[in-house]
Amino acid sequence: MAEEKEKKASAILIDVTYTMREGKPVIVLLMKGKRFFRLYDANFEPYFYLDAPKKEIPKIEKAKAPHAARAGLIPQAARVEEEERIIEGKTKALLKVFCNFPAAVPLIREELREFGAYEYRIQYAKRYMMDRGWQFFSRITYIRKGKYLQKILKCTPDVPLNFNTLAFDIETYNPQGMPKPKDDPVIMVSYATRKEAKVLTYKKIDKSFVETLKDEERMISEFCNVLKKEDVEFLVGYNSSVFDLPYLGERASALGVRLELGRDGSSFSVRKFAQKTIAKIRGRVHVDAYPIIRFMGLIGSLKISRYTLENAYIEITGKKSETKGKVQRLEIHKMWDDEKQLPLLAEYSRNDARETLEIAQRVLPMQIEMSKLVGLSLADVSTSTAGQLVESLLMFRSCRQGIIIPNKPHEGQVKERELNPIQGAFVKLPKPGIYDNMVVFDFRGLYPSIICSHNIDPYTLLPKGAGESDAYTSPLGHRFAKSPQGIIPKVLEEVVHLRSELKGKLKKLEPDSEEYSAVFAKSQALKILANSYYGYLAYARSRWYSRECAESVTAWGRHFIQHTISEAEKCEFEVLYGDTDSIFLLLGKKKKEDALSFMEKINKSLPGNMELELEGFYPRGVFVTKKVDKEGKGAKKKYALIDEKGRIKIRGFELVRRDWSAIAKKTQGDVLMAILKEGSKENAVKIVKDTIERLRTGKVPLEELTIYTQLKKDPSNYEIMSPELSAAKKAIKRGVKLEKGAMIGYVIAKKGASISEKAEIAEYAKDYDADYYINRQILPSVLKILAELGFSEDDLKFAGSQSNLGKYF
DNA sequence: GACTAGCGGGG
DNA sequence: GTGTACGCTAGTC
Repeated sequence: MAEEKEKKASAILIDVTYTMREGKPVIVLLMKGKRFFRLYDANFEPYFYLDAPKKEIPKIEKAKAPHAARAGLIPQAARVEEEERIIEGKTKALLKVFCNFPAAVPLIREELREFGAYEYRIQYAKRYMMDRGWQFFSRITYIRKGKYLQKILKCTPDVPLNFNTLAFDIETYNPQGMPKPKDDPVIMVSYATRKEAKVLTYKKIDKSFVETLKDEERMISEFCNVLKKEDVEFLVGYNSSVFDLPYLGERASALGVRLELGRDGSSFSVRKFAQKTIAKIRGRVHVDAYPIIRFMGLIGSLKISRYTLENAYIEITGKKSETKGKVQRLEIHKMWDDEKQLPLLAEYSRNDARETLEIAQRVLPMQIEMSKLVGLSLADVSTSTAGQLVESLLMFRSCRQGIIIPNKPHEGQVKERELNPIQGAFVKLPKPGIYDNMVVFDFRGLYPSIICSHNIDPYTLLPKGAGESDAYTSPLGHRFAKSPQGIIPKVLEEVVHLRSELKGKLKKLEPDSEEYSAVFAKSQALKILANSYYGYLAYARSRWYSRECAESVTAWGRHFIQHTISEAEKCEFEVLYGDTDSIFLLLGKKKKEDALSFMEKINKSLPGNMELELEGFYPRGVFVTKKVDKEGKGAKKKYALIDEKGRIKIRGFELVRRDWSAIAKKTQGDVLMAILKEGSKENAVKIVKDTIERLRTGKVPLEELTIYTQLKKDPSNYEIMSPELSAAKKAIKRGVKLEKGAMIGYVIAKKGASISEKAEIAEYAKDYDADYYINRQILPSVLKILAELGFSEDDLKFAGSQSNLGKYF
């Protein structure tokens, strides 16, 4: 082969992975030029740091290497260099041990256990990014030889880019509730881009946006063609990592058709962990919008009451969903079988793809800014927790400053940390009850300010009994050296500073301009980061975990929130509830403007970047406290609010799960609504009593009593009997086929001793156990709300004892 | 009280 | 993949 010439080039960096070629690791860079392409870098060696004198490094003859052995690789420490790094504030000479492939690093480290070791559990691609000092979505200028990177010239931040984005959604034939890919076909694949939104299917439907293929196989293949033809860069779905892609994958293999989603004709890969599933497609960026929305909802960046596609769309965009209420999910298979309903089903499908695209367009700018800031790829950012974002940023900065990255804790340490939770946040418990007209303020810049202004960092923390020195002493007595500045306050200060600069910039920009959106997205990302530092210090798996730091933060925090509460009281607001970083004030006779001017007044008096922010106005709310221990310490937050748009915000009530019967969910919802919309306890109680009466007299249909639970394992593999397992086993005896993954819809019937014994698959159940539904479904769900509003179980249960209730009304 | 198991989203 | 990550609740043993 002729020697390739060196050429100068530049492109945008999108993602980094690695592959093995001839026993050596090669970094694979996903780049965007005119199109996406791959660029390879063979000039990067895996390594870790060893705290050992140079001469004593033993020669590694062989290391246990189960994975590597399969590939015929022998882990080797290729060479060793001496390098100075900063550990706990002091410069130290360490050995940099280079290994022949990435997976060899932890293996070789294991062989050298007698020495201290660092940075031996850092993903190779991340190591690469850190050492290069690159950012994603930046322009890399380089010299290449063929597809190989020869020399790096520079990395410069790039202007915003438009990516070829396609959102997709599938519909499946679902005669038994959740479809089973083994039996139930995909009936439609819809997609939406900036230009068009289409539905692929294999039945004739008289709609211009429908393309009818010959069969399911060809429909799936056509979808792959569309990705190729459209040169899709970002492929977006909603819960697509868990549902759509795996489903398409299983159908494709059942049908014997190739699912060529990747740019190289490959399919996709899924990695599953505890609660996280990530699907990757080679040569494109697959983004599942669901975890993003969930994340933003949980941290309060978005106000979302339920995370269904339709609900998320409505609440994020403020628009109506075009097909809302027109299609019942359980009826989809019937619509497919009914010619007259096919057009509506196609519209529904197209609409789902459109809504997914719109949601993505709203949240991706922030995700991209986050990716640039913390050094994780877009796909990684979209599935990360707040702690992982902060950790990634700290790792990059630590590396850049020559500071050793602290090791991840061992499982034992994690357990110990979890058993010993951080205490100290201030909670002013509300008097349980129903309240009108509240204003809620969040105090979220509080903790970042505290961390920065007291130099709180695991490595500025002075040991107990250390001599006199210039230090900040927390209310708990922990002392933090005033200098040098710790890496955590240093990086956090940069984040906070940059954000306040951007906020200034935003004020001067046109709110509808493209620049405004870009700056806003970045400012949003910075805000999330700043607010995540405290949680990161207190997070058991954190590399920078410090109990002393975390509890010092909360201790100082109490001071400021208590100050704010007393100021509010001075201004004659009644402070209903305060927890950690938020306060709930009753407006009473005061106006909204009074609340806002109170906020401004407080903000003027706060040091640094501390800021009280308006979370919202709420016409009504219900508060319940559930004491966790005798002293009322650790009382759980339980409240429900209704905002001015009629949206409900619930904390701690857990309404919407399929493992509660419909009647329990409905009754709890009705009770909450009676309280929030009408402010009426009487109606709430009446709803409960009526429901109990209906249950007692056997008037409730079994559909409302069915509880759905999935069997995550094969029925024979369980250690413990549960109602769903017992119901499933009885059905299996009758010849029903139920295996791993089956959704069990069961009813608690009369016959049997334990709950499990009473459980019957809904279609075989002849009666129901009213006591179970009253005592284990209705009462617990509504008592969560009504118990501390002055009602006891008996008040709700005994319809005949009305006289007892007189005292409450 | 310790332990097991499932929820979320998707149809 | 330089692995094994949530936070909570109900029911069983």
